[in-house]
Amino acid sequence: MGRSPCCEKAHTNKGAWTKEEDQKLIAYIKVHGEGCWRSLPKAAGLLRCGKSCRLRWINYLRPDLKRGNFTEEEDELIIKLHGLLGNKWSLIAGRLPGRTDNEIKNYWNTHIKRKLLSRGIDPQTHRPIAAAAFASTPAQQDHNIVTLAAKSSTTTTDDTGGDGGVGRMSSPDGAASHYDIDLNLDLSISLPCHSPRPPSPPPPPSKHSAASSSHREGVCLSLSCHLGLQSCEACRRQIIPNPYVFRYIRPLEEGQHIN
DNA sequence: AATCAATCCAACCGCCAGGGA
DNA sequence: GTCCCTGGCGGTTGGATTGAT
Repeated sequence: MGRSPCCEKAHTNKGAWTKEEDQKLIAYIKVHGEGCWRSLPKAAGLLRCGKSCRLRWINYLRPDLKRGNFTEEEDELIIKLHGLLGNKWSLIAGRLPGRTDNEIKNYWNTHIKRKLLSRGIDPQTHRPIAAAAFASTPAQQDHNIVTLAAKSSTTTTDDTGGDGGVGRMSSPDGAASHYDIDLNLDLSISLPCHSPRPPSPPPPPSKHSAASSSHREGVCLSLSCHLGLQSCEACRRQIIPNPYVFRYIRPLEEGQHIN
């Protein structure tokens, strides 16, 4: 017995949404809120599958969406978050208010990938491309990355309109990344919001993603925590102070010891 | 002006995880 | 413990738009 389809496809529209459909969806959600997506289309008088409605709402119709181009700060934040999280677009989107995972994913694939490549950085590993080519062991790779990073810091690169080369990835405060060798395991990232955040009302409670809960609570990115192997000190003590800050604890390399 | 190529992005698809029966 | 349903996620597709020739 095969998996039942999410909806009756024979009687649903596909493709681009019309203005009328948008209006129906908006009107329905305004009155009833986001609810059961499966039953929503019928209730709202739409010939769409629930999934399609959900996607349309989340990616396009939601009133809190930010429109327009990504800022340079958002660019850099996405790059850093991707370095930490990989292709976890919903988590990344959770750190960028008003942006959707789909939008970020598209932006990554069309703009940022190219931007990183032009910097000589592998968009998947966030490591200098050359390093991967001539290193054979992880230890060698690390060594080579260090060498490259050191070189780049003394060699001016201006390939992307002056916004930097490999060395740019090292944050000024010495936060750890793949791009520098300091083993500072405490990496905090947040939007460059300069004023102290008001005790702002958290975003409307949406069950839309786990990321939404990270607006309210810090997210521990410790690998062991993530895998459920153990909870890290920060988690145990609940000392993630700023709800808009990630705490990333990089796993130890093989043979590496805590001092 | 016409054609082709490249790029963008909204939407779809399949899979997975969580929760309830 | 198992099955099923639903929501959510990431990858991919294809139509629309823009740029180059």
